[in-house]
Amino acid sequence: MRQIAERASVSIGTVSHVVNGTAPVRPKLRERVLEVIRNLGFQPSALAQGLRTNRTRMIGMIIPDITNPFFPGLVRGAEDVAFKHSYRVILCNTDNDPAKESLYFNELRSYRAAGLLIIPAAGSDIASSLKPGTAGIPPVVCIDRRPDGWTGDSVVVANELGAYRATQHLIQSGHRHIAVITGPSLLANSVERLKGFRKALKEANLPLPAEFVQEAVFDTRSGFQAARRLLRMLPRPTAIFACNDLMALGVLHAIHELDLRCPEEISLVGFDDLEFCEYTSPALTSVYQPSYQLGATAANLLLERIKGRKGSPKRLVLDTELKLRNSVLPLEHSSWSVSRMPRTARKSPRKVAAAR
Amino acid sequence: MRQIAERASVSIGTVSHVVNGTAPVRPKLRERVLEVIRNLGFQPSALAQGLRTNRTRMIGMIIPDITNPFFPGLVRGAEDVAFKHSYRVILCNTDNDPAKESLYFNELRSYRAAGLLIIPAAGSDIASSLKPGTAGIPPVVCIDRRPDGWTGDSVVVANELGAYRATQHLIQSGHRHIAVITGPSLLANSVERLKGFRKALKEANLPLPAEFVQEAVFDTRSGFQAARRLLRMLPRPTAIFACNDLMALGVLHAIHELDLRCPEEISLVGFDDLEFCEYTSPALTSVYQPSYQLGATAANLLLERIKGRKGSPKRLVLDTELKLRNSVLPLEHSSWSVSRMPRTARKSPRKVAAAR
DNA sequence: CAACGCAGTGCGACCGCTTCCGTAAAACGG
DNA sequence: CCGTTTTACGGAAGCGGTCGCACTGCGTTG
Repeated sequence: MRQIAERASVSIGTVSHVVNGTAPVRPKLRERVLEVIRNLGFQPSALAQGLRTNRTRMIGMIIPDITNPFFPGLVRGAEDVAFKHSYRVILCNTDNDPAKESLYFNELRSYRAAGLLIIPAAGSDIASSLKPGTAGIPPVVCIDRRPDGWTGDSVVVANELGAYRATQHLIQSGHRHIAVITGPSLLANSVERLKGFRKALKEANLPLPAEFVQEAVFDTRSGFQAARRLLRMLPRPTAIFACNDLMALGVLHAIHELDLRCPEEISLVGFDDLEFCEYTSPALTSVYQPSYQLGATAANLLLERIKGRKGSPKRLVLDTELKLRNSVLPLEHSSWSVSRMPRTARKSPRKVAAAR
Repeated sequence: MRQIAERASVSIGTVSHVVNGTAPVRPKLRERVLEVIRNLGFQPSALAQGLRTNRTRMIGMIIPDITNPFFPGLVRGAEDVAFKHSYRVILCNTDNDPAKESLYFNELRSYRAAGLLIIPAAGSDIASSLKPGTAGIPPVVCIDRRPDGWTGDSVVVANELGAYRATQHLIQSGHRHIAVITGPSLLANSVERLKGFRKALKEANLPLPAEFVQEAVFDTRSGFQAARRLLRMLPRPTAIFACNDLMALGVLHAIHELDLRCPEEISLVGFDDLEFCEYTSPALTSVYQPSYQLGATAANLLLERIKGRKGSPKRLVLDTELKLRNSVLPLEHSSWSVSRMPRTARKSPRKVAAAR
């Protein structure tokens, strides 16, 4: 910058003003400075700017694992919004490890990130990190999961309602022996989905044997194992609700392995509505989560805070939507014929999927 | 920092020394300083450090789109390696837009990123940005695609060989009418795959009608459309090689839509071996790319450069592997019986998949 | 015993930029 | 034409660290 100032025979401050337009500069001078800048390929140091102004245009985003197909869309939503406001996103994977999470948290603090977007790890303790009103903590908004004791902004999904409706669909299709594969019990959204599942069963006066509730860890492998346990039970459940699609994939795998047929012998509904749901065999009925919106709204919320909004925290809840495909079989002895899907609809189910 | 120095009655420089261990400090003093730091929750400003030392621990990563399932694994590989060396990754999506790419490039330069990991956009011009030996350009390594005129470090995949082997597999299965759906023709890896495909056909003296080469843009939708065109031709190809799995998914969709059967009426092989390949119907035969390794080795290469390795650029090429599943049908009239898959193998194809 | 070396510490310049303040020149009003 | 306001610019003080250098004791050495 000094170099530029010298070559253009102006002061260093003036250069700053022409770059940022923070003060009027005579056109002639301005042009001279601009010319020199073009020649030298000057790129202002965001570090120095950040240091001086004590604010940066970086947003830290802490997520469990970008490799889990649920997250990329969410990240993208956040990044797109951030980008539009010329903020940049720095991405951190915690592997659901609270230690790694708080490490990243401090790291981002040291970069003086303008704000933080966090999908808390299972058993996260970031709520406590924020507690003592420590100075110099940037605004934070939690996404998808709300850790214990978190009182700040958050945007989540109506997990309980989504699971409730999914289970209801199973019941309305005539199923009476319905099992569930849940996620880790420390994860709020996992707990909520189970709650919704239980609620639907209870309302329909259906029993839920303890062994029909299998806990897994939200990945394909553990879903596969849980399904194996379930499918060997007698009586076997006629339907399974998997609390996310990755586990549902594992269930599908287990069904094939045991030479069962889906949906003829066992119905299945997942949660997340990942893209591959349309292409599995059979196409997977699943609860759609607006993951892109989740990220985008969270980013918007954060930007508001960054720009100085005070006031009580917002707790946004986004709605889900059950996407009907081919993995649920309406049972003939159903007493719910009213709400049963007509047979013709099952014959060209692609249209349902395509309508998404 | 000044605050700490005061409370511990030492100089500001000494605080720096105990934090970084850059000079011996008497245990008693050190402990006193550490105590104060713990109380105040001090977090050194990475900005100030970066400014003073002129180096940061950030690595910029520029990719087309995290939403494309090929990339998360790659990003993860890079991030894991970076993390181990206490570098952090800033993620940027270009949407294959060269303008956005160079915008991000400059942005990252202004953050004084220690190095850059770039998956060039189609038609990328970053090679030219690096040309004039402009000062203050951090080390860069290109991943997955090598833009025109790029002479720096890079790590890519043996696209041509992978496509060649995939096509060979189709030919050995008895197919004579094989079509291909390629990616954008400006993308190096897309071109290479087509080249491998052509090579295999030529070696087997098989004709390739011009209309059997359909260009799409590496996503499901365009793959679907290309497949539709292909499947309506007469004579219809008996096999399709899709240059990536997303497009293969589109092909599967088109096959179902036209009430054809895969693999009985039309065989299919993809490229990438994304995770969903095992779960589509039928399970998709695909060319595995070591995406995690791609990211990890690129990060290692970059770190070497950051740590000062001089010398000529490395051009690493990682190998692919054809994963056999159920989307390819051996034709009975095959004259390649030697290399044909035995029927029994087709009956329990899950084992092939499981062996992955 | 004087000279010397070295571990331990304080001091202050500086990294590149923003921004406040002061001032000279220009514009303005009477 | 002169005083006053406005405008455009230069000067310089930091932002929060790092690091070279100077200084101070104290143990070693000739």
